[in-house]
Amino acid sequence: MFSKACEYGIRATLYIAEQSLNQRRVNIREIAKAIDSPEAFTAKIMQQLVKSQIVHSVKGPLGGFEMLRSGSHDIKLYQIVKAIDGDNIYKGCGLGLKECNEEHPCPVHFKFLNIREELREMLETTSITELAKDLDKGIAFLKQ
Amino acid sequence: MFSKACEYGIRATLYIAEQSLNQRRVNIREIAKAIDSPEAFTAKIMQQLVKSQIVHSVKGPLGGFEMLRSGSHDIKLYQIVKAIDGDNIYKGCGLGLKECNEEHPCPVHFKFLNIREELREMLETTSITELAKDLDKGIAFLKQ
DNA sequence: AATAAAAAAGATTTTTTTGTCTTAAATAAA
DNA sequence: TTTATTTAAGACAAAAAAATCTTTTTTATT
Ligand code: FES
Ligand code: FES
Repeated sequence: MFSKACEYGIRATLYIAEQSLNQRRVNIREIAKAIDSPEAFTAKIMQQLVKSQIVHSVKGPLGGFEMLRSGSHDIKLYQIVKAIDGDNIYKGCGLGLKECNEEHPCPVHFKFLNIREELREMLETTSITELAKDLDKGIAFLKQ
Repeated sequence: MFSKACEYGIRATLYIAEQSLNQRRVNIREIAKAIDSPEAFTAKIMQQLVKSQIVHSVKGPLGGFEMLRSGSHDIKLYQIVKAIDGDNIYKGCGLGLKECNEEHPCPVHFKFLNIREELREMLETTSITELAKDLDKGIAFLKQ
């Protein structure tokens, strides 16, 4: 469904969000350990997430990653997926035609419509903070 | 969502199914042209589909691919996806955890549940013949 | 000012996916 | 029986994705 990069990106963001609930800044080593991902690769993905302003980073000793939530500013799952994988999941044709077009539909177009719409809706409405709270409560997990 | 191989596989199968409605056997050159896919790569995918008994092939002059539908035998979208991409889309964890487990859920597990269930349901119930008929009627297309 | 710890940037490697090419096997028709 | 046409099989190549390594930049602490 998502690329490995996107999976790690979501998991990393969720871990940072969870730690930020308690004002904890975390470094890449800790993140990779917490989400069981390759450290250097995860670091690369973090660069994208910082550029996309999904997480905030601080260099130097005591530095690391954090999420500054200024009240209204609430990141949605959608933004991470879009930043890393682009919006092909909702916009692209399920059978790989050059464009998904209502007027020139592929055979599964109308079968996929609902599902893709629900997926988009879910990603657009699910907030990172909401999910991070489940982690904090210990009812959801970021690794096996 | 699906791999390129799977997308080509579905499109190729649908084209064969459409032509089989009129008892036409088609060769790989014609298939690749009809679905706008790389011929040699598509040929490789056809080998998988033949091995999985989704389509039938005949060698030699006048040979090609066809679908023998013996009444009850009705291929579902699901079977093609499973043969090429495996069943990770329904069974695997959306965030890439080693296994998707109700008792040890990732933060998006219950958000994904409905969507994945609907996707599985759709793929399991949608028949190739049904889609091929839309192609035949000219209300669906396999290339731009 | 020197050191150490962290992220950023960029080059490089490995693995997987996508795609091609060549040869072999099957078979219909001349 | 030879030839032509087709799929099958397997080796190979290119591109993309995943992952690593090295160097640079920033910054807190000593
Ligand atoms: S045209 Fe294929 S999903 Fe819309
Ligand atoms: S555990 Fe992640 S989707 Fe079920």
